[in-house]
Amino acid sequence: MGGGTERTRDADRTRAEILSVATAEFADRGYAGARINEIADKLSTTKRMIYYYFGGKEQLYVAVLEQAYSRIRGLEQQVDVEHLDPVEAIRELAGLTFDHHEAHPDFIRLVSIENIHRAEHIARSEVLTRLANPALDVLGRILERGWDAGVFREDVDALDVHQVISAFCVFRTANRHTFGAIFGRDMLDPARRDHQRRLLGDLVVDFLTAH
Amino acid sequence: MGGGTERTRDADRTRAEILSVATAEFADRGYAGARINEIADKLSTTKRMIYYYFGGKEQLYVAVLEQAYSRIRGLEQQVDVEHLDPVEAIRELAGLTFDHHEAHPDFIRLVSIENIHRAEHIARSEVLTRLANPALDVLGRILERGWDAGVFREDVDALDVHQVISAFCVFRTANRHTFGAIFGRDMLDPARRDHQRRLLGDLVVDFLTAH
DNA sequence: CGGCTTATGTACCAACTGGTTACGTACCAG
DNA sequence: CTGGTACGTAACCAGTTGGTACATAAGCCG
Repeated sequence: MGGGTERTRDADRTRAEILSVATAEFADRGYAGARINEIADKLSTTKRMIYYYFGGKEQLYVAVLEQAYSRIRGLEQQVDVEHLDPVEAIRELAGLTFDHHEAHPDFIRLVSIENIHRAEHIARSEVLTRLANPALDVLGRILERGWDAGVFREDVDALDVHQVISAFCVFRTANRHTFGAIFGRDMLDPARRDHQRRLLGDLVVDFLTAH
Repeated sequence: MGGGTERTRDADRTRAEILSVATAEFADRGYAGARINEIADKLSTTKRMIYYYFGGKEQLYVAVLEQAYSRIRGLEQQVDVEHLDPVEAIRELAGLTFDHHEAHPDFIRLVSIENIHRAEHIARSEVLTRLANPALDVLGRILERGWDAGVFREDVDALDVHQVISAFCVFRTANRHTFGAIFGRDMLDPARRDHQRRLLGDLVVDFLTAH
């Protein structure tokens, strides 16, 4: 804590600050590698508050995951593609998914980290195990429209397509460093962004419209 | 270490055992979460040998990565698709890549873990920074044959295609747990394997053959 | 104003961590 | 036989770890 002796009480602000610093630290170092003392050193309050508000390291981590997932879900809820024909709608949805993933590398890393831990922390969260999936709902409706119009293949479901889109978007961030080290190409290079975004759109559209 | 008092000297065997146990432990717990004492407890030799052969935790981890990558590269070298026409060859390559990834979950996890650490350990390895990429060479030749035959799109290169295939194959294992927890579907469910493998083949072929 | 609840600060704790040292045994090739 | 090396046991180390005990004080409200 900074040198001043002033102490102003604001529970919401303190709680939010802890969550924000912890999000960055867990995303950077992983759950096992992040250190409570280091998170505390970056706060304008003391380590004691971490235990006061969250109870312990694991509970803090779960709260970080809950907040990260809720934010991404909020973004997904703002997707507006209902007015487009199915082919353009799926291309637009893929593009927006691409944008959201690229804009939130911390979220991607947190998801990777939680997979290393086999999603056992997610399993402890009521919030996370009940999370709605707006993107999947939107995708399902697009597929139905495409099926009704006879333009989309019918041997895959919404979750298959979601998997394809997510795989591409997640991989760019989650595997960025090893891919770059081994192949000498940065998948997140801004100069390649448009090409990658178009590639994803074509990939999904060409796949879905093939019969 | 087991109760027996017999002691047979075999440096290669001891070294290999340490590597094997460490691979499992690092893949399971991550670099930061794995514990030298716990690795040692699982050996038929002593913690002292870890330092004797590898020098320290980080060097052990790098050796694990080197071995894991070398094994996968060995498999990739055995791919035989030159006799197939370009479309069938790319489909076959995608399928074999799918198989290799599925058969080596520890490798996938280790790559995810190393990405959390931003590939900084890979950067310290001469072996890994010089690793040949047989799968990429094979893929490049298939693409050239497809371009010569006028059947493949020309706005993507071998690394783009490799990215698409890897993204799908890696995602199944790397994100298995969160995907399963959130969507209730196990991407590695044996009952879905054929469907997923066919999906990948179609995805890549439909994309490459679209003009 | 003061009691009370709650937010906050400081110092301390037992256990753990990767690593080292001391001392020794014993295998095995030449 | 001998020296070098592989190996074992046990103890030790300084620093770190997540967490706790105790104290202080902000600020609301009667």
